[in-house]
Amino acid sequence: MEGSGAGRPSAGPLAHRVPDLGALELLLAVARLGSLGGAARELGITQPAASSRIRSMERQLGVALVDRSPRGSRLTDAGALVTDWARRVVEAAEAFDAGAQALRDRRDSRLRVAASMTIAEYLLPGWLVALRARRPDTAVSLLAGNSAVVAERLLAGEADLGFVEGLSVPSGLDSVVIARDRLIVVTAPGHPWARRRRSLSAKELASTPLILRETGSGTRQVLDVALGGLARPLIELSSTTAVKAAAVSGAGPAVLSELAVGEELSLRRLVAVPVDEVALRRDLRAVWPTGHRPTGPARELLSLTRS
Amino acid sequence: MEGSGAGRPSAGPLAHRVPDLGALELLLAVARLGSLGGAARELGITQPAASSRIRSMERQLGVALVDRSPRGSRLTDAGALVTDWARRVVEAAEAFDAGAQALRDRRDSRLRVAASMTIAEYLLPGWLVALRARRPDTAVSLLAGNSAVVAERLLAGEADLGFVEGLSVPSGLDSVVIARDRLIVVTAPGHPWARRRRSLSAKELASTPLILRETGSGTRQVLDVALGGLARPLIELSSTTAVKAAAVSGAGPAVLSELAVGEELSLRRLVAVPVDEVALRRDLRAVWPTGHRPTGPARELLSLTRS
DNA sequence: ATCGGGGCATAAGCTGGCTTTATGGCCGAC
DNA sequence: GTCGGCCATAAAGCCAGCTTATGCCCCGAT
Repeated sequence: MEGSGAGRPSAGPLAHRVPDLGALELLLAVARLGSLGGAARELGITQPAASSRIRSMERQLGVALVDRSPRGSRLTDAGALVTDWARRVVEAAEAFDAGAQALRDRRDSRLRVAASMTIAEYLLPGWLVALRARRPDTAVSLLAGNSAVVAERLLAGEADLGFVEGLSVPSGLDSVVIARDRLIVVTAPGHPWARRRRSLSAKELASTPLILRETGSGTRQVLDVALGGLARPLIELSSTTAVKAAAVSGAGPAVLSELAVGEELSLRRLVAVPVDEVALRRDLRAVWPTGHRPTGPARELLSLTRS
Repeated sequence: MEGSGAGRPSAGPLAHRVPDLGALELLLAVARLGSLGGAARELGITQPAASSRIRSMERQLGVALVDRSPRGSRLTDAGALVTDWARRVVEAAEAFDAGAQALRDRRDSRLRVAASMTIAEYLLPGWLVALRARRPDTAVSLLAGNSAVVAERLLAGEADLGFVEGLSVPSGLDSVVIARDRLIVVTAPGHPWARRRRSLSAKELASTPLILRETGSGTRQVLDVALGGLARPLIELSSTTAVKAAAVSGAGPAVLSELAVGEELSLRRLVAVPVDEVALRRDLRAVWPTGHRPTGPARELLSLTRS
């Protein structure tokens, strides 16, 4: 898998070639404050520690990142670029942290959220980061499961706000649509369909073996309904990630939520195939027990999600 | 652990609450291979090291991530979710690595790229990751600068392929449009314009003090031309990031590339203000010396960028 | 039944990297 | 000229994570 040939530009685990999160965070602080010492204070370490850490990062990357002067430090041009890239890593780490923190099951949480997988995977961490920015003291707990589980928790009073992606709203719940998701057909760039300009008809789609999620998953459900229960599996896999991987490797066409393939499409690891106006849209909804409109933190979170 | 006060959900540097990149990478390998030992082998560490690392990650997050069995390890439900979030962090780190590696100025690189800031910041790392996947042995070097610098390097034979975002193509260069960028007006959600439904006219825009990049930057140039040289600065800042930060903090309306504010918009830290059909579009172009069509690695990279 | 192999956990010892404390030099402001 | 902010260097301590060395479990093949 990883080139063992001649002038290998990269080798070994990523962690050995990328500064750790602490160093990246420090770099962002330096960029923001214009001083190594200041950044050190903000992160609760000493100035020599910051100095040494930045220096070793520069050694690792082989590029000077900051211009030191007796009056402060400013980023070099390369440093500014690196800092921007670093910011993305740190933002992803923040989303990770927000999600992980919520996963830890804390009974005393002020806001208990139950969400379907797709939403928990792709949208919720971002919302949690935003929520944390506005209400830093709100402890959030997260439970991920299918629509039935979400409904059950809400009705049992064990969750304050839910998010589902099904076609219908479980009974006993009020809801509001917060976004629309579309299922799209994708293939590896080499597949014949990748060059297709004419839309696929529902019939063609139904008669071609596809890489699919297992029966019962939200995604599969929507597709089966749209095609009249006729979707033909080439392989059935139990996670979105596995489906993506199979599609990328060229195993065949796959049907996936557009939320799941943004990156793959923009890097052309996958290509979207145009499809007739089959009803492959589904609503993403926030849900709560009928009558109990969200209040407090739940209302706050809800307001972050109206897209 | 460190919580001292009330229910503060988070405190201290991110790095103390998020597993390091090595651990996340390990988790992805476990997910992919279904075995701790297998993942350990792939990353070049011993099985006990992997075991201990996963275990300490579980302690840190307070969640069981893998189900161990004498026949292998599978992710728990929570583990699958965490793994998906981890994948995003690792992907950002890969982009960082690809960019950083290219920044290191290596004369012997097979592919020397010169790019304008916006492109180098937001698009190039992704392309480099994709390129690395297809041509692992291609060493790439990157120089970031404005259009003039890019042109100069290309014409001097010191770069093989360039990317610029100006309104015009520097003379002596051939080009192809690879994407379109749009400048958009954004404000903090609290600003009166955030609730506006009617488009702003060019005149209104020109008569309102805005948070802007400094005169001479590509972004500012486009805006000045679109408004007839009349843009009125409220503050002038020297980096996109600084402009964003000012806008988020509510200092006023800002004008930025849509590439720069995707995240901020989707999390509602910023709101886009509709604008009349002012010519705020600009082409992003790949450029090369007239007559010298890109070949080899340059051609390969170029083919990744046609969006 | 038994043996071999794959897989995981635990124990003990080592090492390297990051920190801290302690100084010293540089520069501008008062 | 002296004070204060900022950075670098040196020396010493600490901890995380790695490795080596075992042991147990389960399954399938002989």
